[in-house]
Amino acid sequence: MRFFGTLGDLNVMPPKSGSPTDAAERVTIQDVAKAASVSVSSVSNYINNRFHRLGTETRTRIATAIAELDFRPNQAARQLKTGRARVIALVVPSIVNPFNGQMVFSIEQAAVKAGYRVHLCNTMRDPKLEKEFLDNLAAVGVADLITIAPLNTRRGYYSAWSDLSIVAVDANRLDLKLARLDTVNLDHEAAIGMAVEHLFALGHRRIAYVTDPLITHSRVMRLSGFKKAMKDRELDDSQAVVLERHQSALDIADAQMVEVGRDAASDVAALSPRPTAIIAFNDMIALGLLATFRSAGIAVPKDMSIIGVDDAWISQLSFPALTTIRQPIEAMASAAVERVLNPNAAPTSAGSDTIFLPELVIRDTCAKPQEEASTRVRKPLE
Amino acid sequence: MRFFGTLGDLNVMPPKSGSPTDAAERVTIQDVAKAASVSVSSVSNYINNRFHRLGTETRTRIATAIAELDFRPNQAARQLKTGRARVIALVVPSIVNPFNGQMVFSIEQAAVKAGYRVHLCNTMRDPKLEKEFLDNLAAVGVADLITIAPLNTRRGYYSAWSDLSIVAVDANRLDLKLARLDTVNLDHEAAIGMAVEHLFALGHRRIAYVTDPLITHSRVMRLSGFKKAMKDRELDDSQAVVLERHQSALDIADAQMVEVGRDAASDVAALSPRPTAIIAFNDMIALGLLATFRSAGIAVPKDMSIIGVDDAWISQLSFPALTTIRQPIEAMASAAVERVLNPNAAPTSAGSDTIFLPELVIRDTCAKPQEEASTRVRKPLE
DNA sequence: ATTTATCGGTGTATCGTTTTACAAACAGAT
DNA sequence: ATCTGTTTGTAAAACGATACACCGATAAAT
Repeated sequence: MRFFGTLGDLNVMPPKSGSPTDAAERVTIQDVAKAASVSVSSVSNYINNRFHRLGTETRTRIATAIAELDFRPNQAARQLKTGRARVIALVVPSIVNPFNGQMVFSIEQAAVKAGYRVHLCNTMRDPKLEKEFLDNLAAVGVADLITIAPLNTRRGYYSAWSDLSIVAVDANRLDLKLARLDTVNLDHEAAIGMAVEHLFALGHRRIAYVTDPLITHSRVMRLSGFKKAMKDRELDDSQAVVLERHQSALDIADAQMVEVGRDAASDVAALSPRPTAIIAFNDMIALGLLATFRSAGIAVPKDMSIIGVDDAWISQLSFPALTTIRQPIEAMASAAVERVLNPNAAPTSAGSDTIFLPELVIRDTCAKPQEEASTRVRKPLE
Repeated sequence: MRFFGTLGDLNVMPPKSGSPTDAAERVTIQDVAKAASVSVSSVSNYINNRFHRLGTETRTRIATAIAELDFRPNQAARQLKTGRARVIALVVPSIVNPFNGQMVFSIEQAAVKAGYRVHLCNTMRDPKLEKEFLDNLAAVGVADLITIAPLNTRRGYYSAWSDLSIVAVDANRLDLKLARLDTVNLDHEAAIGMAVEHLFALGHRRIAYVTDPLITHSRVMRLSGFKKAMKDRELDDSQAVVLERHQSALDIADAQMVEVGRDAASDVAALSPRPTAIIAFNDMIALGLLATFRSAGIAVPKDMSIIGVDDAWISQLSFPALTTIRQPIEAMASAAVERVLNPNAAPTSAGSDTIFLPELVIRDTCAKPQEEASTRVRKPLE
């Protein structure tokens, strides 16, 4: 199995004697005050941007002293005193899911821009892991939480941490039953509406929809978006397949996607009449379906059109490249950070909902449906 | 300017009126001491596991008091006092790269098991971002750093933070020129050796190798592994293609992979004689090549075999599913955490190297080469 | 001429722990 | 009885910043 290549000599060194040039001699606010011949209070005011309390003279003196000594305020001390840490806690089922990965990445970038750091927790939707993490937050002085795709069944769950400023991405404010909550969402119904419209315009009339179990806001809304969009066009909306298998596997890493794709494909194949196109809840499922159809000899998009949602970056990598509905991830990430850091800016005390519009990205997995014998009367394309 | 981002002082809001049901009334070590009728020192000894200084009587009293009050020691305070935070800093080019994503995920899991939290920094290989992050570490009391795939050109770079305990994943200890460093690596040469052997056993003799620019330990070693393995079999090792384009794009997210794949494919097509198989530096490149070949009408594996390295989870998702060489990510992650937390355990004062063996994962992108007119004398398969 | 406000600035208690120095209690050894 | 050592415990001084209370000037208002 494995081995430790140790570079030979195994001299067991004594545990690091005294301290040669040891401590980097942390420079404190006191040192700065001394160097600038001002009080520590003034230095404190300076590093907290309370410039209106400083004369220009002292201000520059402090500035140069800080620069010369390369002073950095000790965050632990500030935090102990103020009770707040410049840290955003980030709770996510798993960053291995590429959409979550991109979202976490963008949130981290936005947080850094705001002078914050990010504490990451992959919960795998395990309540114990999540609870432990959240419980620790107060102990380390973190007051800001962003949670991605929380279970919509956890009503009131987060109330236990009521002193947190919480933003939920992909969640319904009412589901979580919090006194105060800000949410950031895609307009999920519109997203699926765009997918339906795209397929409809191509001539498809029998359209299936494949989704993971409805444990998440987006999953619920996209399904309802599908039904609405189909009804609007007087099409049969009954071909919606909810995958009940592989729940946990899906949630964790979307890594079992081959099996999921296989299941989904067989479920779709069982539909009658057979659909000419499939809308997948997200790109991962779409990719799973795509791989499975292709290995079963069903040509995409000739025999079957497929469209996903997310525009995760891997979608470009499939062959044929996946047509999909894009979420504006960076914008959503910035909004989440902005919201969690400025809760006061919300219009009502119950919080706010920020909704983003999706965008159709046409690649190569959707085409006109095959001509085929059909008893149906084709409606003319609009 | 730098470390104190102020987030635009828009929230001039009055400092939160009184305190209605406000503070959750943090319970402190003093409260516990009072409740247990002991001194705070004893409580401190208790929560730091110094049981030899406690009588059994006091010990249980403290235990029940802690449990009843639900006491959690304030981390900011301990950190201020001790100078250490139970946090591991994690520096990674970008978690959007799926291999990095899985590695970060596994490291976070291992860190939590060890009672540590993880501070994430996506550097995008931007020295400014990375420096800022590392500079802040001391300010927040973080002493443990894991860095993934640092540039091998940054000799001595990390010396500026000599008080950190550093572990580098995918790095050469000598490259970094640190007085002390622990590394965790795959046996990269062996990995490519396995790939060559697999293709060789299938009958391939003209094998190309495609890699990103050689700015990383793994990239250097895999290329050298390719040359060695080819020479060992008396094969032509000159068909190694180093992609010099798209450096930054690659490094950040591997998202421009389609273009990279296109470039790589045309470079490979220009090779003469044309190879019958390609080894890719990693799965991302392999997937890019695969998609490009397929859309160009070149059948994989019939006309061209492809093999990658990593076994990133998406590799199962391609069609045909990608044959690859697996890195034991979880084991490597655990080793990195273990090493960074126990630096003393290293055999020498210069640090240690932990090397893991890869594993061949056979899927569907490699086959016997096509029969074709050839002036070469075929060596018989062994 | 007196009051009042604003500006620019300082001293110091305080946040919740850890840690050092020290003390009481009791054991056994002389 | 005294000496020594161990066990179990305590009191109090840090750690490095923040924020409150205060203070002397100068300016504005009455």
